[in-house]
Amino acid sequence: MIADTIGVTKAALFYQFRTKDDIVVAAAEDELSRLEAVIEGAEAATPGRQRQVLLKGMVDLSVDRRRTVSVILSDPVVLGVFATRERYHIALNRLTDLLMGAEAGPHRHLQTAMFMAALSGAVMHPMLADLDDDTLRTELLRLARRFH
Amino acid sequence: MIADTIGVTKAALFYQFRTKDDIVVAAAEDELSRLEAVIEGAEAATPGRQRQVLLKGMVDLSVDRRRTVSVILSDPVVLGVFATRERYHIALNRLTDLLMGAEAGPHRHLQTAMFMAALSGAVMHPMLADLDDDTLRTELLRLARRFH
Amino acid sequence: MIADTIGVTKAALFYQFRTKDDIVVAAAEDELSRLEAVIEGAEAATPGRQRQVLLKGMVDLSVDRRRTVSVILSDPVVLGVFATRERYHIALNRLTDLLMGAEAGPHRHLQTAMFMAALSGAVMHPMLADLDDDTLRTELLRLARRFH
Amino acid sequence: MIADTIGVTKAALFYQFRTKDDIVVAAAEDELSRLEAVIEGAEAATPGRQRQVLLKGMVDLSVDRRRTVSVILSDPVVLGVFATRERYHIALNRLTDLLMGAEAGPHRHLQTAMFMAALSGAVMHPMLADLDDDTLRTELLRLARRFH
DNA sequence: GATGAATGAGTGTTCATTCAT
DNA sequence: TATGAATGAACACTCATTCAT
Repeated sequence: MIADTIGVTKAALFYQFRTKDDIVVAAAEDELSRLEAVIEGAEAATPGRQRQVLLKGMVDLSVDRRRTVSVILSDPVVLGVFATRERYHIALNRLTDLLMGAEAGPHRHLQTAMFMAALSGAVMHPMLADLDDDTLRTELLRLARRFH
Repeated sequence: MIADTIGVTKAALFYQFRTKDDIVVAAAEDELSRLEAVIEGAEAATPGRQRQVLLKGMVDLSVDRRRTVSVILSDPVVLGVFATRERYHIALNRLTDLLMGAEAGPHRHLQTAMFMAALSGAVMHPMLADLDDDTLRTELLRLARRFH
Repeated sequence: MIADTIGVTKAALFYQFRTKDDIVVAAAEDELSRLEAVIEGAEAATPGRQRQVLLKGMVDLSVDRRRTVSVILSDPVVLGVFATRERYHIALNRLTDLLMGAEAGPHRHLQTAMFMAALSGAVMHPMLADLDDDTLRTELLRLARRFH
Repeated sequence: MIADTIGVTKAALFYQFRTKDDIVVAAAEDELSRLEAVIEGAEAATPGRQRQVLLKGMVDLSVDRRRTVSVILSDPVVLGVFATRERYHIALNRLTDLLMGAEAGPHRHLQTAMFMAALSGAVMHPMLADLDDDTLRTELLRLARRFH
């Protein structure tokens, strides 16, 4: 499917990637880069606006990359691979710092994990599939503000 | 895989279930019943305590049935099947009533969907896999209270 | 399929028939009885009309029982079973006598076999599937007269 | 069964053929080519000899390819597939032209269908299975001449 | 760097048959 | 006489992977 879609042979993919999981991880890392860009943007803002910028950036990202994000974030392979990669941990830490600030408790990642799960869960929910992008954006933002 | 795991032949499964989707749906409906029991319990409480009882019940359910719930709620087939079943819609409505009350806006299900996604996302997150059940319960409850 | 169609359980069929082939053979023998009735009718006619009566009877039978006959006559199991049954040989002999008369050569059954194959082949041919019964009857009769 | 018989893996077959029907059709088309060769040979003959050449060619083909032909011509899948292919219709038309000439009536294909059914029915008949090829050839030719 | 061919191990499903009740 | 449950063996088909060229 993947090979056909991008118009190369299966064997060519295996020459470049060794394993199918490698392909999936590469795709996931591509999305991770987008997330890192959002984080960077938020960190660059004035302290008072950082959280706001982050939330808006993540909501936009979730909606824009709807299909991809929800697939990746619900794929046990991806999640498992990420759990062992430093790059992901660093991003998660920066994310938590921006979201919760210094006062974050002992299980600070729990809240970040829930936030991301809530975002991806909302955009992939079948009952919400017919919602137009703008409404989704507004509603998500409204809810996102509850996380802190 | 399923047949081997529970130690029967493939053919025996197909005698009992006609289709693989039927098996998945049966498992999912079993969990749905548990959820309905939680909802019932909450509805039976005094108006002032309903929300509290519901949240505690759902957090407990999510943690107790961790593995199953996260699989079911992240499986596109299950989600798709449920999207067309009345029983699921009814449960979702009762859930939303309890969670948001009468004042829920036009996209009332969005918030319920996000809540459930957040719950299941948290319990299935690999970085939270080593958290003990009690801590998970407390933290989830703390966060769940933010949804309204 | 068979059990469902006639509204009994599979196990009930196997109590009555020991084997699936037995069911098929029973169905085939039912059609054989119809053929024997046609043969009897022809034998009862005056010598001059016997052939004519037989041809008409067989054409009618082939068209009336279109679906069944073509299935049976193209099923290797049925054909194989019949090849070893006396009842079938007797019917075939009477058929050949009526069709070819005494002058039939050493391979007298060849012509009968071809005749029956021609009949069933015509009614089961997909390109002839939309032909109305009456036209089929007339055309078949016209051609059947060539066999002698 | 097919894969085992020709000594390759099932997967290898599916690499080459996409679908089982494709395999069957390929085999059938191989036989169709043989038939087209016979038709060509007949069309190349002098007008007076065309019919004769065709009959002899078809009888020889039926006897030589006995097993294959009878399987193909009695398989509903093959027949159904052929009914929708132009190549088959063209062959059938040329065949009818040669067999019946210009005077063929409105249901010209009926006679061709019967002719082919008679041929294949005769060679696949179990009671004729022990007939030696030469006798079969002679007898078939004698009978084939009746079709016109 | 890429490809055609192949493969082992699966998947979902059907089918003829058996057997305890 | 009938049934519910089960089963071995097959079937059509997919998928991740390998390998010689």
